[in-house]
Amino acid sequence: MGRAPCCEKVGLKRGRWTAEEDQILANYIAEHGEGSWRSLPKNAGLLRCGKSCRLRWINYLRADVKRGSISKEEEDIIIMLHATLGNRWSLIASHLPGRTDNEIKNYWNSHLSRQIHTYRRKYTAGPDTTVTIDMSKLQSADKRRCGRTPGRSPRSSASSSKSKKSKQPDPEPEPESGDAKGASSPATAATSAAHSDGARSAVVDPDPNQPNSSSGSPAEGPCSEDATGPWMLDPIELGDLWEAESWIDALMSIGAGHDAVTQGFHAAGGQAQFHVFYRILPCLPIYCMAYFIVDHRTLSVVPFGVLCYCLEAKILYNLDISGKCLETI
DNA sequence: AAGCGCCGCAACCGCTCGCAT
DNA sequence: GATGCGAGCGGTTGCGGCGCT
Repeated sequence: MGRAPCCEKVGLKRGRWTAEEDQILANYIAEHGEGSWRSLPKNAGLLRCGKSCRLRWINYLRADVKRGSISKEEEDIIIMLHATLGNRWSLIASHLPGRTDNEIKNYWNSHLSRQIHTYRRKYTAGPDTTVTIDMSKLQSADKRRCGRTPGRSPRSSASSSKSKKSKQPDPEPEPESGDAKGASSPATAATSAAHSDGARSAVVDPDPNQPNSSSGSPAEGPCSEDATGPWMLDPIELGDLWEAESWIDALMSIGAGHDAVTQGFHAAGGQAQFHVFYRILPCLPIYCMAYFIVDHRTLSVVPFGVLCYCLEAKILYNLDISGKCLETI
C-alpha cells in the first residue's frame, strides 16, 4: 500500500532546529564525518530523522555554505543555467560554490520566476557574459530527474576506501550503455539537423515546471555524447510557437554575427562545434544562446538575445541582451 | 496598536536511483 | 536478475518576519 516511512517517525522531533541540536550534529560530523545518515541521529543522540539531519547539515551547517544574498553575478548564472538545464537545482548549485540547491530553488521560486513570468525582468547580463558548464557534472546528472548522484555516495567512497574498486572518479565522461539509445539517435539527429539546417537547434520545453516532460528531455541539457565522438547536441523539436520561426532565424543570424558569439568561437580555436539553441517556453522569454563545446568537458554558453512572446496579445518582443526592446511584431 | 496578508526561508515529503546482497 | 536499503533530488508545505491598512 503506502510507502514505508523513511525512518521511524514516532517520537522524532520536527520543525526548526535548535542551536543545541545544531551543535550536536556539527560535533558528531566533525568527529565521524558525513554519511550514514540513517544511523546518525541515533548515534549522535538526536531525535531527528536521518534525512532531516542530512538536510540541516548540507543546507545550513556545512562550513562552505555561503551566506548572504545572491549577488547579481550569481543571479545571472542561475538564470542562464536554468534556461539551459531546467529545474535541476543541484546541478545549478554545483556551478555556484557555497550555494545549495535548496537556496537556489527558493531564490528562483521567490524572486526570478515571478520576474520572468511578468516580463518585468530586464536581462542585464552583459553581452560578454559567458557561462561555462562543467560537462562532467552535466553528464553525471544526465538522464536523471532526481535521485542520487553517482560517485557521491558515502557508501561508494567508503567502499573505495575499503579497497573495493569504486566506480572511477570519472575524469572523462563515459558513454553509458543505457544512455546510448537516448544519446546516439538524438546525436545523430542533431548532426543531421545541424548539417541540413545550418547550425541551428532548438530545445522545446512546453512546461517549465516539468522540464522532462518532452521526449527530448531538454532539462537534461542540450548535450549528450555518443560512444566515441565529441559532444553532440540534441535534435530540434518544434513547439506551438514555431510561428516565430522566421524571427528565430533572424535572431540566429544576429547570434552568428554577434561579437561575443564570434569571439567565443575563436576562443575555442575555431574548432569548436557551434550551435545556437533556443529554449522555447510559452509565456516565458526565449533565451537565445550559442553553445561552444570548448573541449571534451567544457561547454561555454553565450547569450545574445531574448525573445518574449505574449500569447494573449500575440506579440513577439525581440529584446537585446540588455533587455531593451528592439522591435515587436 | 492590532489585524491581516504577503513573502522568504527552512524543513518535510515522496520519488527515484545506485549499490549491496 | 530481483530485491531491499540508503541516500539524493525536486516539489511542496508551513512558519515566522515584515509591511501595509
